[in-house]
Amino acid sequence: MAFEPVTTVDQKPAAADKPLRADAQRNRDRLAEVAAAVFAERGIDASLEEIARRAGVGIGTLYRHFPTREHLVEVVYRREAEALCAAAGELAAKHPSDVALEEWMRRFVDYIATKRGLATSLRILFTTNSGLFSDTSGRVSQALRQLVEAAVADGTIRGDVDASDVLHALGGIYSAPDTPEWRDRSRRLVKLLMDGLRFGAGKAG
Amino acid sequence: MAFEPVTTVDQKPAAADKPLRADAQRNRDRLAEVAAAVFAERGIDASLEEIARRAGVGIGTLYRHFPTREHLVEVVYRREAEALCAAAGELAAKHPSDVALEEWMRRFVDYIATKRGLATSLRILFTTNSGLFSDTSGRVSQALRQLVEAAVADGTIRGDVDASDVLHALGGIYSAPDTPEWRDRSRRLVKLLMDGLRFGAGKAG
DNA sequence: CACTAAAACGGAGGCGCCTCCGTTTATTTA
DNA sequence: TAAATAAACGGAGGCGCCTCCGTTTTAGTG
Repeated sequence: MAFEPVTTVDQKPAAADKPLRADAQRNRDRLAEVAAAVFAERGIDASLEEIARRAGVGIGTLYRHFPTREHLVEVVYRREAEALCAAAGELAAKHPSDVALEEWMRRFVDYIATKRGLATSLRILFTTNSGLFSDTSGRVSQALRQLVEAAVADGTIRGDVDASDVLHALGGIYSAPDTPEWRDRSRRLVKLLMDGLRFGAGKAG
Repeated sequence: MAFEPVTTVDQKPAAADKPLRADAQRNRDRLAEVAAAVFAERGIDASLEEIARRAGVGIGTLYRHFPTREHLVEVVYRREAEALCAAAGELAAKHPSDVALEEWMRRFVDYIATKRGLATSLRILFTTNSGLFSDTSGRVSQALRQLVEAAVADGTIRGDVDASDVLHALGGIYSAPDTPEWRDRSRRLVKLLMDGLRFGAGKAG
């Protein structure tokens, strides 16, 4: 009984994605950007034809770049996660480190909110493409770690906590049931958490 | 801060489903039956309009009975599970108990095969409607238990095993990867298992 | 039966999905 | 810069989804 190679899912065939032609790259970026806006506005079932229309390209172009709705959702989600991670560095440069942390957590709430909107599609994507989840959640918690450590280091938040503690506290935001009050409740949680973190700042390191 | 009752999913509102009108019941049954055939033949994305057409009803009728594709999938799946459970009793009446068990396991393989076809939809249904999974898997293993116990009792299979052992052995069928050879492999597993069960039958009870 | 209200039917119509292929554009070559 | 060609564009067209509402059927009632 011979073992034939079971047809495997063709994960990016390592063939380094050759650079797109200039116009193609432009359209691709624009589509992802518009898709994020339209999904946020109309929900995950938004018309793909509307997205193409608003991006100023033909429907054929959308489908060439994103063969299925899920491809598009994945790209939107990845961009969202990257933007959140990138924001950590920018906020740290522009604000006192405790303020940077607070603002970042506020954005984290918004990020989770969009994720909820995409819930069903993401669930499918996560079981299909398990790298997606571990990639992004790893990078997001890395961004948080950076902010927490900076704030602890310069004494704007107390020194007896670490990033894992904060992540743990944010877990409630992630897993809370999806009620209408969810977003406000989450924002209050962030404020509470920050008050707790600032209390006794500058004591032990 | 008052706790308002969070809007809950309206699981069958206990309002005992009043009996349908005769024509409605007929159409509903026919639709479920045809849907099972069409899903098996064309896959989970089969056209609902084709199902209505083949059932000899209008598309509106299909949608009145099954407002979404998932409703239809759920009903098909439940019927399949019920048929499998019902078969246990019939086979037991018609065949020696070891043969009944063997034939039932063969049908179990077929049942799992259709489940695989419906995989994505079922995954969504299972996370949405968690009762569905526990209901059916409980009843299916109950049916198996009945067959195994009968066969042990009259000595056509060995007495030092119980239904849980057999269920455990069948677990491989359930969780094996979905290769082209899956079905044949599963059938061989059933035969092997039966050989093992028959070996030394009638010794200890 | 004849009549009626409630229930169910069914398909037209509007919209979105997705493919296919003729047209346009960016890039390379001479 | 002009010609050649590979790449990308875009929208028409065919099909499926789903709602809406006029028509038909059933199950009571006198």
